[in-house]
Amino acid sequence: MPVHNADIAAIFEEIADLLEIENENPFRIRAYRNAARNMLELGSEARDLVEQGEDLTQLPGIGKDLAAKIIEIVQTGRCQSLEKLRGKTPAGLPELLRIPGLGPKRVSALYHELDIRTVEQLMRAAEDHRLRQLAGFGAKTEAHILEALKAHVTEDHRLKLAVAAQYANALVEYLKQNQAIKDIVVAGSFRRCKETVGDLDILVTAGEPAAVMDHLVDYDEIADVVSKGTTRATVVLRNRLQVDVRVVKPQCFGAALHYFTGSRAHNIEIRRRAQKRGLKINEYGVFKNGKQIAGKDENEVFKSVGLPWIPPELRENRGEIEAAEKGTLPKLVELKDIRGDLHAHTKATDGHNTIEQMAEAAKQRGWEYMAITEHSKRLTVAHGLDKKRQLKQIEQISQINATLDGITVLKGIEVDILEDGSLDMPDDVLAQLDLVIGAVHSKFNLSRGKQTERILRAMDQPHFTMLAHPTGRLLEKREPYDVDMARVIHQAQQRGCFLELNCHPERLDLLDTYCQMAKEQGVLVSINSDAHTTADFDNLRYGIGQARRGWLEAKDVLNTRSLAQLRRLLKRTM
DNA sequence: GCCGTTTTCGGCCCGACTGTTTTCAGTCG
Repeated sequence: MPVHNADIAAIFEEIADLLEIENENPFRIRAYRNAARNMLELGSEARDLVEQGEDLTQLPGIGKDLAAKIIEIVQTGRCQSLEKLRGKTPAGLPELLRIPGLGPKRVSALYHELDIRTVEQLMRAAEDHRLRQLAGFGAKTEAHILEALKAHVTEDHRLKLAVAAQYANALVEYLKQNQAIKDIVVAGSFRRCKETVGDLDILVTAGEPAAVMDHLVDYDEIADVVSKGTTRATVVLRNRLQVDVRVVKPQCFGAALHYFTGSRAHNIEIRRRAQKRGLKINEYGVFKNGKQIAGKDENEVFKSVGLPWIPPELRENRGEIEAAEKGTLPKLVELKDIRGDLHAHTKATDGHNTIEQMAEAAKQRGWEYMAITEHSKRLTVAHGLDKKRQLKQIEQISQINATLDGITVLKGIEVDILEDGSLDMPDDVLAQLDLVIGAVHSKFNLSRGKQTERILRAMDQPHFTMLAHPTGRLLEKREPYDVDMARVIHQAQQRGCFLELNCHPERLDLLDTYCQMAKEQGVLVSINSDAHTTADFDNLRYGIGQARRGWLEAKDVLNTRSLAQLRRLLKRTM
């Protein structure tokens, strides 16, 4: 089995967990966690770097020791120091760390004092009231652990960004009713436009913080108040979404906004920078010798450490601080840069509106063009078009275009890529279309080699324009199929094809890291709604968020082009 | 275990809330 970066990251995380339970040096533990994160976010596979004899210590957070461990893992699939640690500490303990309220100290106490090694044993001990006997544990702690255990067994739960947005907006509207509130922003991963969010961080400025806290806990949708102080509260909504609300003074707003937007890795790096300059940054501001010198807005905070403002979507410590330093931050694409949408369905297949209605909705959004791209016949559940129906639709679009003003409907197709890489529509029909989007809708379980070959072969077809939802993942539902995206992106570059960033909230596929890879290779990404109704065009905003997380600028995006430019680019692939 | 414009040793981000303490440890974000 080839070793992937995720495997290496998992090993480093497990080492960190075990060291933590062993009460090891916290900075050593952090080094392992940093390394794990860096492995996940590495553009290329570590095993390739090892094969090419690259110097791994050049990677961020990787020194001599960890470089040796990476090589060992790549070459043997194993890690001796991990195995040694496992010999000392039972395998179930790291899982106990995942339970809210349990950290290394408590897990260690549970193990050493009560010989608890598994979630099941912990559950029994809590039910038998044996936990409260331990020093530092009481009846309340025991009850909290029991409750957390019950939740832990049933699920692990993040919400898709679009779903979280509904709850966030409703809660913000409710909070705003309180007169004490001046500013209110949903920060955290929500503001960074992560595809899923685990909780909501809501930041508020208000004259009377306590009044805001009281108002919050009166919200109808709250199932549980986890904690409530004068400036900070944690509640759980009925849908089990956790919400943290924090109140700060207006002169702290920028510092708090920066702090609560994260990511944690980004914040740590910024604070480290501040420290070097003799400054201290916390959520209340930037301080020099105990005196606040900045913090009213985010600009000030960045300025204090010698940087321009960095857009939230980039704040992952994936090179944005270095880019800011060098003045090479991208000018990220915005919704208003989009000139049209290139992936939409109508009633002819599984959509709900007519061509005319879709065109009208596109025009209302100020677009210059939109493409109708129905499924092909292989996708029977969607009533995909065969040759005859496709030709009829081509004719129909020509007629509609003749009547339209201010918007052009492009003729396209979302054609199935069959198992052998051929397309589910004859070439002579594809030749009459403005664009051909190829999509994998079947045989998700092919081996990496076969799946990759299948897609590369499809991209070789003379009329192929664009690869739809390139990894096929459905958030929280279906893993991406196993495909070598580096080769797919390279092929797109060679063939002059494009990659879709599908904006359906469940897909958001191309992933942000692949957007970055595409950009680096000069492959244009098309930010497409995959609309099945006119309202679906609004999903574009989530795709824009994802594209921004992938460092894309307007020039990196196909559908920021004018119709004339777009037509030229589409022809290039023919 | 990593790292370097206080560089090869001695640092490593920082504060709120809870529970079990009688002054603070543990956890979380």
